[in-house]
Amino acid sequence: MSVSHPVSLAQEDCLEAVLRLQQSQGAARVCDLATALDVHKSTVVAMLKRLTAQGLVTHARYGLATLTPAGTAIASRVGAQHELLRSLLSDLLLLDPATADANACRLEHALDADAHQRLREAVLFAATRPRLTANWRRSFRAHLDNRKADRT
Amino acid sequence: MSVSHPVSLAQEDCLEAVLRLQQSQGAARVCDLATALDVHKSTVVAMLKRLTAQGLVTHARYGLATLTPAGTAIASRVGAQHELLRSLLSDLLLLDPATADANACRLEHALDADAHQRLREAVLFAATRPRLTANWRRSFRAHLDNRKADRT
DNA sequence: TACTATTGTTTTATCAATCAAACATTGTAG
DNA sequence: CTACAATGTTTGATTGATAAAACAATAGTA
Repeated sequence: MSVSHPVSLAQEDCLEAVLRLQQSQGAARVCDLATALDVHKSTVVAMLKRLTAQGLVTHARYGLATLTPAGTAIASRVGAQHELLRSLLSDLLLLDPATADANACRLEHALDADAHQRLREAVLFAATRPRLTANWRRSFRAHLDNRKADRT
Repeated sequence: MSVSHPVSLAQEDCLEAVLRLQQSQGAARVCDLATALDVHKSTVVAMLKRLTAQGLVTHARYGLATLTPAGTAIASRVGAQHELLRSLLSDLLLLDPATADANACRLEHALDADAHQRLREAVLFAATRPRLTANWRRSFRAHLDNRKADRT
């Protein structure tokens, strides 16, 4: 099982999708993964084969895909990064939910451990400073509204 | 020249490197690009061939690589995103310069036009609110120092 | 100018990601 | 239990990114 190859973006997306499906449907089927990832079923099968070889998922022919502990670790980390980035984009940049999520979805693969850790601390800390953050939001929103008004 | 294929991460990195070399050395040579991107020369040649086919660079055999207007547009956008993200990571999350830059380097490929625009507005706006941002920095830094002290 | 070091190119090969189409299996409704 | 629908797999092909090695051109220097 060739210990700890680096995991590609596509692989991270796949692991994350397996995790979400495990949580929502109890298990991850090939065709649901294909839908979630917007790729062909054959692509999913190839992907699962590679992930299985790397010890990140378990997948028997005609069976369901399940994350191993190592796979779960990666999927959880990526998912956590997604959430943190979504918060940042939403609460600080005031992006609408769909845009925040779409961007978080791509950004989530690009943080190293230090940045992840620091981002987590910042988001948690911000939650303990409601005045400061509300102040930012209020004034930044006003600034955006002004800009919009200027352009019209 | 098959109009506007989506540009891959590796391609964006290459365009960015060409731009930097054009600015610093006046021109981009294959071997400098290989060093900058940390890949083999043959990889650079293959890449330049693809970018040339897409109308993003100009590159004649044994010649220098130059960005076309379309290539310059992409390289500039990516570079701008890099800078904005670096600011955010540095000024808001208080990451050290090297870490901020390394992360910006990967994040820079993942923003859409909306997020880019909003990030730019936020960074510019923050510069007009020195009290607010200094306040964040001071209290977040104190928080980080506390955490560190707790762990020792 | 001739030699050598640097630089650039081609060729060959691999690997990951992907699709499409043909095929196999499973599961479900009659 | 049998069809048929849904699901999963295999095979074959393409494309992009990459490296290594052999080779070719350029450039700098003695």
